[in-house]
Amino acid sequence: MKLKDLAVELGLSPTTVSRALNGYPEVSDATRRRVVEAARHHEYRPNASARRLATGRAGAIGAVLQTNRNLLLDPHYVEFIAGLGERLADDEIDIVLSPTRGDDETRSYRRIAAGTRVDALVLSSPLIEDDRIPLLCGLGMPFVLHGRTSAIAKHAWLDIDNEGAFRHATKHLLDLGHTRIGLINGSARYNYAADRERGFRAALAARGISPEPRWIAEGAMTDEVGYRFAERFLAETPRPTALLVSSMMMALGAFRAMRAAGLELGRDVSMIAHDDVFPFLNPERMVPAMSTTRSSIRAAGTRVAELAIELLAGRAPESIHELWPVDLVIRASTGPAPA
Amino acid sequence: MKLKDLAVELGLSPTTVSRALNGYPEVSDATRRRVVEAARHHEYRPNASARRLATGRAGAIGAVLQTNRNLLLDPHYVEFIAGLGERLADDEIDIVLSPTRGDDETRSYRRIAAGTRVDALVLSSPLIEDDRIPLLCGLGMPFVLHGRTSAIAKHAWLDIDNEGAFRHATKHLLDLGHTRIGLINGSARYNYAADRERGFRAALAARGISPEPRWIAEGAMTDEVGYRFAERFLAETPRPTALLVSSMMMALGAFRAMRAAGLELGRDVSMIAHDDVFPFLNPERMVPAMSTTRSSIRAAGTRVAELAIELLAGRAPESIHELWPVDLVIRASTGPAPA
DNA sequence: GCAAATTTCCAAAGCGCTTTGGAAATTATT
DNA sequence: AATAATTTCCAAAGCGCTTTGGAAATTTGC
Repeated sequence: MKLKDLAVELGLSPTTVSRALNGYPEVSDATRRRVVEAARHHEYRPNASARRLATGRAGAIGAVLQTNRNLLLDPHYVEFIAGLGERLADDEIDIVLSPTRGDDETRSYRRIAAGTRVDALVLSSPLIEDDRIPLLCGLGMPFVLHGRTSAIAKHAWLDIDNEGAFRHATKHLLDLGHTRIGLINGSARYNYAADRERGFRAALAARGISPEPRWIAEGAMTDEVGYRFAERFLAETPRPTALLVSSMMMALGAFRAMRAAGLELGRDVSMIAHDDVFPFLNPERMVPAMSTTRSSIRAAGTRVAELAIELLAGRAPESIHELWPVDLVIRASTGPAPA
Repeated sequence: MKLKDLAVELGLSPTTVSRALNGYPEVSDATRRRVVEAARHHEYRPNASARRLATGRAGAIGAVLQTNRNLLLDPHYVEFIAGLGERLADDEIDIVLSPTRGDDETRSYRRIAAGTRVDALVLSSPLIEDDRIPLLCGLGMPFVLHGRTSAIAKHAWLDIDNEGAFRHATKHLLDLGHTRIGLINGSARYNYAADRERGFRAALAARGISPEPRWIAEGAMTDEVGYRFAERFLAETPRPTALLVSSMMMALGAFRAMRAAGLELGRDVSMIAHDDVFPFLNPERMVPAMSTTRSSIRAAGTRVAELAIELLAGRAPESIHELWPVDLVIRASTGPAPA
C-alpha cells in the first residue's frame, strides 16, 4: 500500500494525503481525519527511502563504534544509546552503528561524512584532546558531543558537571571528618575523569589538604579494576577512610575489597560513587545503601537526541551547550570518619 | 557532485556512468576506467537514499537491542556486531540498531517489519524457545539467526557446534583421568547453554559417569559469576579436579577463585574454557596458558552478514544452515588428574 | 450581490539513482 | 561488400515520496 494507492482509494490527490499525514495546515480537519483513519486501517507506512530522497534527509543519526576500544562493552555507552533510541524512535530516526577498528577511525569518520547515510553524528566519551572534533568540524558534519573537550565553543555538546559533582562529594566527606580520601577514577585520558579529579583536588585544596598521589588511581570502570585499586589502597597504613569512586561498577569491586579486608562500609570506610542510573543496579537497594553523585546517562542520551534533532532543524551548534548539575545523594555508605 | 554532473563532465549518459560504477558488463573497460577515475577524483559518492529508492532496498540490516536485557553489555554481542560490520561495510550496508525495552519487544519487531528501513534482521542469543522466530517468519521479515532454536528448519541460521565442543572437551578431561568435573555454564534459558550441557552430559554418560548436580551452575557470563561458582565448587570435599567453563570472562573469575583457594591451575585443578576469541583476551598469553574450545564469534558475525546478503539476493532461507565445528586447543591449564 | 480574501485541494516537477528497451557503432560472418 | 551478431552506449521511465505554484471552492467584507 503506497501513498498513491491510498490517494486513489480516498479520491484525493497524493499531495493532500501526504499533507494530511504530515500535519500540514493546508488540509481541512475532516479530510485529515478521513486520511489518517484510512492510513491506519490499511496500516500504511511511508517508504523510508522515498521520503528520505524527497526530503534530502537520511533520517538517521550515526554512532561510531570502536571495536577494539570495546566501547560497547561499557554499560555507560549502552545506556546512553538506549536513551538516544527512546527519543529518536518518536521521529522515526534510525541509529546507525559504524563498527570501526581503532586504527582507521579517522578514515571512518571521513567516509561517513562523505556519504549521505546519516544526517548527524553523536559522539561520546571524548578524550581531553579529541581529534574527532576538529575533524568533524572541518568536514562540516553536524554532531552532538556527549561530554566536553578543550575546544567547546564551536560545536554542540551536553555534559554533566563532573567537576562540581566530585567537588561536592569530596567536600561532604571532608565535612564528615575524613581527611584521607582515595579517588578511584575512570581512565585519565577521558575528559570526564580529568574533570572529576579536578573537582576532587579543588575541594581538598579548599581545606588546605594535599592529596596523596598513591590514592589517586585511574582505569577502566569495571568491577575488577575497582576491586584491585581498593584492595591496594586499603592495604596501606594508615589507610584512607573514604573512597570516591567514578562508577557503580567500580564501587561494587571496591565494596568486595572492603569485605575481603574485613572492613565495614559506612563505618570503617565511607564511599561515594558516581551513579549513572542503570536499570539493573540500584544504589538504594544495596546493603548498605550507597551514597552517590547521580545523573542518568540514559536521560542524557535522550536529551542529546533531542539536541541532534534541533541541530538538524537549523539550530546553531554554538547555541547548544548544556551543563547538567549532578545530585549528591547521601545514603548509608557515608559516615563520620573513624577516630 | 551527483551522478548527472559526473556524466555531463565525462560526456556520457547517467546510465553509462551508473553501470560503469556498479560493475555492469555493458560498458567497455576503457570507459569504465575513465568513469571510475573521475569518480574517485571528485570523491563522488552516490546518494544512499536515491539508490535505495531506485533499487527498492533499504541498504541496511537491523539488530534489536534489548536495553534491559543488557545484551550490549555482553562482549560476545559486541564482537558479533563488529564482525557483522566488517562484512557489511564492504557492501555499504548499514547496521541499524533499534533499542527496545524488554516489555515491547514484539511490538518493536512488528514495527520494524512494517517499516521499510531494513532489508533483514540479525538475531542472536536465541532462547531455547524463542518467540521472535515464529513472529518474524509470520511477518515475512527475512532474518539470519546466530544460534539455533528448536525450530530450525525454516529459517536461516549459523551456529557453532556447542554440543560437540563441550563433549570433546569433557572427553579430553576424562582421558586425563578427571572424573569430578564441574560445569560453569551460561544462562540456562539460552539454547547454546543447553547444548553445551548436553555435550558435557553425553561425554560423561559415555563413560558411565553421572554428573554431580551441585557442580553444574549457570549464570551471566561475567568474571564475577565465574568467581562465585568456582569458589563454591572448590570449597567442597572432595572438590572437582576439573572445570569446564562457558566463557573466558567466567574463566578469569574462576582462575581468581583458584588462586584465592591456594590451588594451582593445570595441576590441582584443570580448566577448559570456551574462547570466543576476543581481541583483548588471549588465552595463549595467560599464565598458565588456557586450554580452550575456540570459535571466533567475530568471524561468525562476518559470516552471518555474508549469509544475510545472500538471503537478500534470493537464496532460500531453508538452504542456509551452517554448523561450525569448534577447535579444542589444549594448553597448560589442563593436566592429569591429581592422585 | 459582487469582488476580495481565505480555505482547500491538485497537477506536476522534482529528489538522485537504477533499469528497460532500444539505437548506434563496431566486429564477425558469409 | 553486404548482412548478421555483438558491443557500447543512451533516452526515458520509473522508484514513492515531498513541495511548489496555482486553481477551484468557499467564506468574508462592503
